[in-house]
Amino acid sequence: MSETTSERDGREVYDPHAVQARWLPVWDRLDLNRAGIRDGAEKKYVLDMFPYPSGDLHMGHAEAFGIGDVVARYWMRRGYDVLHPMGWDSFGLPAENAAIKRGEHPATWTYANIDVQADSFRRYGISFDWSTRLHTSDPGYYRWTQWLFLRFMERGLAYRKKSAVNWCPNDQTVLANEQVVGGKCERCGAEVTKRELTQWYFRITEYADRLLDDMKDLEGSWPERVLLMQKNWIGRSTGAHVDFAVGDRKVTVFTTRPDTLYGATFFVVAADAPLAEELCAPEQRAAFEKYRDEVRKLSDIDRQATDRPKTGVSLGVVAINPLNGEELPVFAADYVLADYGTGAIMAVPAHDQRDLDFARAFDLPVRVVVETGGEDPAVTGVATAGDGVLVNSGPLDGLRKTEAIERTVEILQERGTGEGAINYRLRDWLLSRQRFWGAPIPVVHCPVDGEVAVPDDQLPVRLPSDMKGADLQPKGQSPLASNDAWVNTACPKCGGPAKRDTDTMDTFVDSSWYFLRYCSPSYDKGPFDEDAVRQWMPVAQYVGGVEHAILHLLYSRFFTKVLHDMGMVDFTEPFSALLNQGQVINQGKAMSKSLGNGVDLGSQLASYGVDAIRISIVFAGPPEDDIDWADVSPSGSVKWLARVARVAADVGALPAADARDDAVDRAVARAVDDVTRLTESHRLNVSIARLMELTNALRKGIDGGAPASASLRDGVTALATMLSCYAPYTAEEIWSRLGHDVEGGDSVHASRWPTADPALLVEDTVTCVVQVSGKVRDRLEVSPSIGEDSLRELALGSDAVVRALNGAAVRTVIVRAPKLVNVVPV
RNA sequence: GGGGCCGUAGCCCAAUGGCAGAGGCGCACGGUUUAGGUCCGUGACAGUGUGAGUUCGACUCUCACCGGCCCCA
Repeated sequence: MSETTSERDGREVYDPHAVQARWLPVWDRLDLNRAGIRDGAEKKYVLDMFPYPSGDLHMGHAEAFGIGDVVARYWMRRGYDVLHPMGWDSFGLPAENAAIKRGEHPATWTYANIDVQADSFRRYGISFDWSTRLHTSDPGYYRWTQWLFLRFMERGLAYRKKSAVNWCPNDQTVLANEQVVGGKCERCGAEVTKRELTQWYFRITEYADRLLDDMKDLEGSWPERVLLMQKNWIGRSTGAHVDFAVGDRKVTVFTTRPDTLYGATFFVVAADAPLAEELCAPEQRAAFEKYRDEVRKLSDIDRQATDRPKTGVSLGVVAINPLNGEELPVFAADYVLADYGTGAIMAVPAHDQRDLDFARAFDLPVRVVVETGGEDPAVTGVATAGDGVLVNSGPLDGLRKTEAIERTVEILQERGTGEGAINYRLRDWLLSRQRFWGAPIPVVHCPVDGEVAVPDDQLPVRLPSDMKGADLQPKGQSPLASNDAWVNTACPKCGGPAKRDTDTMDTFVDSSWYFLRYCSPSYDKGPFDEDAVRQWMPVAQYVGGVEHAILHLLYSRFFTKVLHDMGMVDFTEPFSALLNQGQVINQGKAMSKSLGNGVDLGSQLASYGVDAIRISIVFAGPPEDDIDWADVSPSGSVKWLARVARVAADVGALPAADARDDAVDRAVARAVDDVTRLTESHRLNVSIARLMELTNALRKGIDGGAPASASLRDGVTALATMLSCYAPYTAEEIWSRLGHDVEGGDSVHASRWPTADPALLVEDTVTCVVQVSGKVRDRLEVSPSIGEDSLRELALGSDAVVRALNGAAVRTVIVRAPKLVNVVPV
């Protein structure tokens, strides 16, 4: 009796755990997933978004990496030299919080979790090239993160400025715009407030146009919704800058509707913008400050809620409309945001809903300047934003919207009071964090020389190893600030006493270039070996969750473009194709502790085995769709894999012979042809269905009369190789049952993808459907090569058709040889 | 409010504009069996959310509505 089966009632039973125990050590020894060892083979880089080391793997990892593994293994089987690397995004807040709780250094928790995950990935049978393993928290990695920061600084792409920033009161750190979701901290869910702070930024806005325009290269190979989300995030809008005079000051606003300038009846400044304070008349100061303090308590989400009544306060000054010299009262209000555009707007209540709401609340005039055919906004309370003909607008009267916009810009330019302009929703990337567990910003602040970059040969600026537990407690500034020994240093320029920058970088900086490091993970002359990168990059297939649609993917694209401009890489987009897998949910909802609907991966694997879980995930539906675990039946997968094992065992036991069976050969060829196409196009659920069909066909071949062993052996061989991408253990098991010496290196994971004989894909006869008026009336068995004319004759001669026509004359006959004829009576 | 995606048997899902069903779960039945379990096999169940339109022909394309999800406000 084989060690992988047990006898029960005289029948073999498939034991997934025994199969795993048998092959895992053999694979460890054979080390089959190394990249760069197939001479002359075309290269393909398959990348999974690297994980954060939070505890052990969960269902989400099982899905994402399971899908990525199918893709990687498929290309390996197809003979490509595949790079399928692995590492950890190991800086970040949870490690720090755990360290505070446990009185440890964050590295302790981090690296312990990484080891647990690494072993789980290994047992989960993912085809990683483990020699690529990297951790962004290793000094050997963050040295180069710091190095890249300094290059950005040299190019003016990293800079420091003071402004109102997003502040998470819970995590005690600033956040990038991208990390504020619906007014809340993306990580902890706390309501984000604003703080005035001096922080480091990456000048991503300088790349806004290229990030937008280069998306055309990604169309078709990235999910459309991701491209759309990035497009919306960058938010390019064209319009004009218009200069208003307020007292002796010039205040510029951005508007997408310069054509409505004559409709401006008041002027609004964001209450929390420094500009509001500067413009405020002395007699209004008390009222303004009271209002501003109220506004500062509000979150952005409250401020932008559309159903909220509009509030504001007069600043006691007027702004002069540059076009008609009209005096517009200036208000401070909270519905204008300080960091969008210039923080000030011209308000055109007739044609902008928010302005109209404000005008009605404050009893301000509403002047229609575009006749859209809609009802009077002053009466209906509904602003008319559409196209129309300009009225009440002096020289613009009679023009349509587009012409009026052009003309207004011309007039403004002639007078020197404005110009055409493009505005972006995208803000510069705020990268400083007041936290410990991240790459220190490699800058020294010197009383003499100011901001001084740490010289390359002094990198990395290492994190101190002696800080733990309470030392890391958030205090509103980086924990590093309290470590005098670390902070105090010599200025690299003058040698005098100086202090290190105590902030660390956003962990998204670490993950914006890791895919490059994978090409040469231990390279020590730069962040990556440019030759290695030239060989592997760009990534042929990237696999990961849609939650990174904006953050990580936009940042990585930005980094790649900067590196391209630095001459370090010869491409401008890092990821040629992107696959967003769905989420694993349970009972219609995301798994969560509070709902108590979590599904533990470990216990699923213990109950059903690795392969059954992998199959269940892939078979549940299209990879992009969410999987509701309540709809999944892992025991069904076990049943199928056991059936596969039995089929293979039965075929392996057949006496060697040359007998062939045409039906089996055709079924195998069809399966190979379909599964190849389906796997390649990521239709993985349908691939599994075809493999199940093939299993059924092989079963039939075994049970029906005299089994044709040659055909069946070929079928099981093809099945094993195709299955190796999906269920690596079971595939190896049946491969071995066919007599392959796996221990000696003849593993299914070194086998080549089967090819289908085209002759076997052509059927002898096909069923031709004959319709009358679109209704099926007859079926004809015809040759696949039948001509249109003879098929028409055949169909018209059919008794069933004659009966259906019932003497009616024929108007047309649609012939789609060889599968369909549609007879249309008059 | 704007933009996008999705509604197919009891359930999950298939179907280059051409026979609504590939595969699985569940169910029923038959065979195997000491067994209602395993295994082998057979079968039933929907006319594609609703209503129009285009077409010889619509699950597929267009429009509206209903329901669900996502992004931006």
